[in-house]
Amino acid sequence: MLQEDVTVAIHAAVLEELAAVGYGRMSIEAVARRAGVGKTAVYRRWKSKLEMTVAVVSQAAVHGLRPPDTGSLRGDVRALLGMLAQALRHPLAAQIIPDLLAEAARNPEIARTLEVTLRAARRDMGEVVIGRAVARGEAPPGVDVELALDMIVGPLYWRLAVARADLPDGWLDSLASAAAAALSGNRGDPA
Amino acid sequence: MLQEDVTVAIHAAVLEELAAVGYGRMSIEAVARRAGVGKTAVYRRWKSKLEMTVAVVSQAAVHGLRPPDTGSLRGDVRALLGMLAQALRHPLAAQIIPDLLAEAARNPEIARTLEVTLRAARRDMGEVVIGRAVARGEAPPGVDVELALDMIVGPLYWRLAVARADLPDGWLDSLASAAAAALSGNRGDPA
DNA sequence: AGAGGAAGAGACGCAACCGTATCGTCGTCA
DNA sequence: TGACGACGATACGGTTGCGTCTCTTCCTCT
Repeated sequence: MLQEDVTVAIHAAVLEELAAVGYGRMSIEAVARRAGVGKTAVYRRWKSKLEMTVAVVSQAAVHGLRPPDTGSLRGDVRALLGMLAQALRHPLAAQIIPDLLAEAARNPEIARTLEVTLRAARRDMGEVVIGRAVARGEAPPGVDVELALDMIVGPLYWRLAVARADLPDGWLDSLASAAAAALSGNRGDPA
Repeated sequence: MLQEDVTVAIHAAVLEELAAVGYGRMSIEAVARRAGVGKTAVYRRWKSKLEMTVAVVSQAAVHGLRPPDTGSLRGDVRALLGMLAQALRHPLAAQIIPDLLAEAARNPEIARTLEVTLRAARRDMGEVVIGRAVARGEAPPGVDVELALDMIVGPLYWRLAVARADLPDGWLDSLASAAAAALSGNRGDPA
């Protein structure tokens, strides 16, 4: 019978607090204060800060993104980058994701949650896109999907979330072209 | 007249504590405890946790790495990746760097420190390497240095520090080849 | 109308940490 | 040998958060 609006307020407060002070410093009292609810309401829903965080983040991350299908490898990669860039530009996400990733290094529960909600979804998407490229003959059958994804996602994450630099005009296009080119076979000798 | 060995002990303790609990949760008391010194010794040196952290991290990061010069773009990129990979594999660094990067998003002082100690050094290195490649004729004169660095550093950081996956045999070689190839001109149309 | 349950508020004792102050100890230098 | 200064230890009052608890209010069912 927990009141929905209270739950919603707490969810929002958790994300805001997470962005403001980070997981390490976030306190349940502060969350309750920010949500305008009593501590009771929080403890009635979750047993601990960890459980609360995992639940809230899991729910917030369920986006249901769908793999793009533009008909070409480069187009798909470009669309994928666009989707990721948009997600990473959300101010809350930009603040929260690096924080949780850092925390995941010492907290298996958080690591597992992120693995499920973030990485798995993205990896599936990547496999679909690259699988189609192989079927189209745009990439060799033995192409390294892992490496390909690293080359697509890595630079974008680096620039937006780590370096916190903006994306100059054409940056996404250039990255898409470079990644698609690298995938298409000009991979040099692997030794 | 501050005793050198006490300072050294505190420095080590800060890095260990930073890795163990993160900046947000790190307390000066815990640092002193871990270093086996009194709180007095810490406060005698720095005024605050922030100042202490900035000082310790700055000093620890002064590595004096030198840009590789192997004679070829691909070789230089490969060497650069090797150096970065080695640095990111230090357990303490792997734990501390993502944490500080996340913290930097809300703390200008830390952001500035990281900018100086990490990014600037790396960017200079990148410019030297790519400048030489251009001089050698391996890359077009108008090549986008920023994008190039994003493509080299991004995937590696992503894989080691974010995804926390190991590097399969040949991964660095493949990445170096792909990045060098992308730099050499197969960049597709930028629109 | 009456019962049940979730709500906000906040007090409780406990623990950690803050930054400061005050000890007595010890090594160094003149 | 005596002054100096950094040292570890520890106590201080104050703040914050923990997780539990009680209390009253209020909404919703039946």
